[in-house]
Amino acid sequence: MISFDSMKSMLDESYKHVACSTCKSRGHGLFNGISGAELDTLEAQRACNFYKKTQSLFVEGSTPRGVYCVNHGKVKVFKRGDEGKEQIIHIAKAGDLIGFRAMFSGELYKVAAESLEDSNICFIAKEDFLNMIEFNPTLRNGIIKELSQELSDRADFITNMAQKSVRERLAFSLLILMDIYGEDPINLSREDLANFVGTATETLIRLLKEFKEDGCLEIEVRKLRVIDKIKLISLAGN
Amino acid sequence: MISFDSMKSMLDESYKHVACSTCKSRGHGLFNGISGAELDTLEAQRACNFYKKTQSLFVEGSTPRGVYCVNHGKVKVFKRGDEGKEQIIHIAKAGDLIGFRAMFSGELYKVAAESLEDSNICFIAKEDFLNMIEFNPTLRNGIIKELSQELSDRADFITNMAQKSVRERLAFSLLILMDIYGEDPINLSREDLANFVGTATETLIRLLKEFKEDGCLEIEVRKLRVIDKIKLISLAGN
DNA sequence: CCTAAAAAATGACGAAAATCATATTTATTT
DNA sequence: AAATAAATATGATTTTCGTCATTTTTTAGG
Repeated sequence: MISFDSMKSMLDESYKHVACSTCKSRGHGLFNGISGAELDTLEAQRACNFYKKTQSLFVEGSTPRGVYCVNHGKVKVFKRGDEGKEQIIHIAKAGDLIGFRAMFSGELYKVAAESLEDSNICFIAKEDFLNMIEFNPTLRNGIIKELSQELSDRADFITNMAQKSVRERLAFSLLILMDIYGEDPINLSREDLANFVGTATETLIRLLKEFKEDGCLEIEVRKLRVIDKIKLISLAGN
Repeated sequence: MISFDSMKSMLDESYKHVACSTCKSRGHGLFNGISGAELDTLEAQRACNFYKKTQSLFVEGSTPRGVYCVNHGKVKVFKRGDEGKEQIIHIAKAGDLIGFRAMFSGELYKVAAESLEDSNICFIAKEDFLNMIEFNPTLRNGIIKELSQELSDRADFITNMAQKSVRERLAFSLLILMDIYGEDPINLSREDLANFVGTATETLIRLLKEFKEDGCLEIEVRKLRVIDKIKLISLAGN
């Protein structure tokens, strides 16, 4: 059965198949500096799909068959710990590529991905993607750079996890989320936010309240809006 | 001034310049499946250096000039948190390549590297290395795979940091260190081990004692030997 | 071999954050 | 619109772990 909300989204312009050539999100990501002929190839090879909120792209342990390119929406990439609690490793936004790591490692997925809101996500099959990488040095270097960048981000992430208090980590996380959500308010469940920060949901809720009382944050149920970035930066502890 | 110990190491066979063609460590790492002509190139381009214990390879914020290939010894790769406390991200052993991430990102080093024991480490200049990568598909794919693998490891690391207790993390860390040290006892200062696990040195010392009393571990000042891997695995909590 | 410095170990204590229980609000379904 | 479920919120309690102070042991240098 189709909910009113997802129905609306299907009728929404965001659901229309977007040509790669006119895809506004392309400018942000890997396929930015792509040329005419290659753009046509990409166009021909990708399949555009609609994912409604909380729909799974792939799960831990499954076989990678291709990469996902977000045209519109947000996707969480996460791993489950021993007790089943999710740790969100990354939140992908429009223009971002998901699941390319597994293309190269030859292993099964070690993480899972799920849409956080109604999203348009294109799919490029493994062989097609690997072909592009193999024969397009620009694309290839872009991928290598992307992998390197993420590696660096994760070193930061690990250091923060290990050394910062939950309060500092929340402030830091909100700053990251500001970049991801841009002009839009941060739209995450308390549980997802807790799983991104790496804390218990109850602790997160208490801290959000503190931040609100400190005048850093405006809270409307599921929408968070940072109103004092400077203060948040100082709360993040450098 | 040269200490007796480093003097000894310089005279030690481990200090001798090793040809890449006969380098025993090469089998473990990226340069494993390298062919005759390319091996000669590598041989000609690399410089072999001796680093005594606690010597720095590079520091945070400096300009990357090439990659380091460990012939013999161990190297810690770490990042400093706000209060200067080190977080060890990775410990490199013989055969491992260090500092290649920064070759691709075009940024300054975001981490630092320092030898944990007297080590032989070869150096390959940036242009030479990038050339090799550009024109050798095998090597290139090896690097991409390596980057992907590390990315996956770090997702695990983050999840562990966020969800496991210090005790579980220590058990997990010891298992990783067993792989790195192989037959040799784990040889790290309490502080380094604490900075790898992500805890206070005092807490780490107390836990080591517990593990010893539980019969998992043999402790000789700076040398740790796991004697019950099975138990350690259960302590690591899956 | 002795001395100074560094590293490791131990104890006492407090703060941070997890857990458990329960209430309240918001969404969803019928 | 009522009913059920899910998400959010709050309180009480406990556990874990970090911090600070001090002692003991080990290492390195003269």
